Amino acid sequence: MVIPYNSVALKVTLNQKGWRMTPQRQVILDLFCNLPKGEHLSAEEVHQRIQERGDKSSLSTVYRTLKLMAHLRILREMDLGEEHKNYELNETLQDSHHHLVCIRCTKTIEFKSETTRQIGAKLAKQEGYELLDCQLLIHGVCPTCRRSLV
Amino acid sequence: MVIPYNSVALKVTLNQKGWRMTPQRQVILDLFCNLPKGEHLSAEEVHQRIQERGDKSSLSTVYRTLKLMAHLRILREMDLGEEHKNYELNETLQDSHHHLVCIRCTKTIEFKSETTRQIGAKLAKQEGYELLDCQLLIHGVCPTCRRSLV
DNA sequence: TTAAGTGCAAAAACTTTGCATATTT
DNA sequence: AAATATGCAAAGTTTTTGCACTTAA
Repeated sequence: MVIPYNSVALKVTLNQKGWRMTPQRQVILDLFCNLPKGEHLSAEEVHQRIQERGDKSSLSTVYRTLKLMAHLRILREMDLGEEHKNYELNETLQDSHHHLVCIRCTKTIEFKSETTRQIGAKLAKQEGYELLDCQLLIHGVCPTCRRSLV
Repeated sequence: MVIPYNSVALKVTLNQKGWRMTPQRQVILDLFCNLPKGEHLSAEEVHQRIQERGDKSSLSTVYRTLKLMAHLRILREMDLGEEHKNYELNETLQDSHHHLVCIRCTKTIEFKSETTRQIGAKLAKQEGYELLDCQLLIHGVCPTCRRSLV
């Protein structure tokens, strides 16, 4: 398992394009690098956790940083049917995973699928697209919610 | 190709659950039934088109109706990375399609994939989920945008 | 030194809600 | 007649932006 970014790598990436390394950007990267596998955070949650750690960054800066890091492909932006976007550290295409989400309780299961990646790669090639990300999102009703529906 | 709903079927579905058929709901269904394949609309766009047709429905009602019809699985709710949700007529799982989206210009290509559906079905079964929908979302950069990036 | 980043508050975009009125069953 | 739906305006969420101040390179 490769951690794609540390703060040195982030600085290099930023500086190459004329952006600057800041404590806020470093904290946000660090937060995601230490996030348990399977968790993803919204902007609001990132902001909260920064406060909890005793670090500082305004909510505006969090939004700006998440957007920037998603553009740089350091983070992966996802919409799992909640009202806000979620972010997680971007893995390489081969390592990336997909989501099975319960529409009632939003319980989410992650899974990998090499076949899915291949489908994405083939289609992108066929259409002349440069492939960046491939997300399979499955909606269903989880066992618990099925039972409670009678 | 099966059109899953007409206004008679909609009325039956609604009445079964204690909801009522209204002109507004009928108009919205009709709009989606006549939407060219590959198009999906946001709430705002639905509202606009209703005005253009000379029909009437407030934006609130549009939001309420889209939500209801998505719950009833008459419409399919999607997030393609834009700021709002999009809706299209829900197809059966076997007929449903997926999206390849350019992150620069949002140009979207639809495609079918039986293999993807099978992956979804297998995983749902394995986890005890009732399968409702299966969306493969591929992000990339389209040929035109690749060229313009130099 | 100077170009870029931050924080704050204000605004924008999208969506939901309360309530009086209108409509469906 | 009774319960549900609508329209409007007001409020709620999430996200973006303008601007003065601060900081990285």
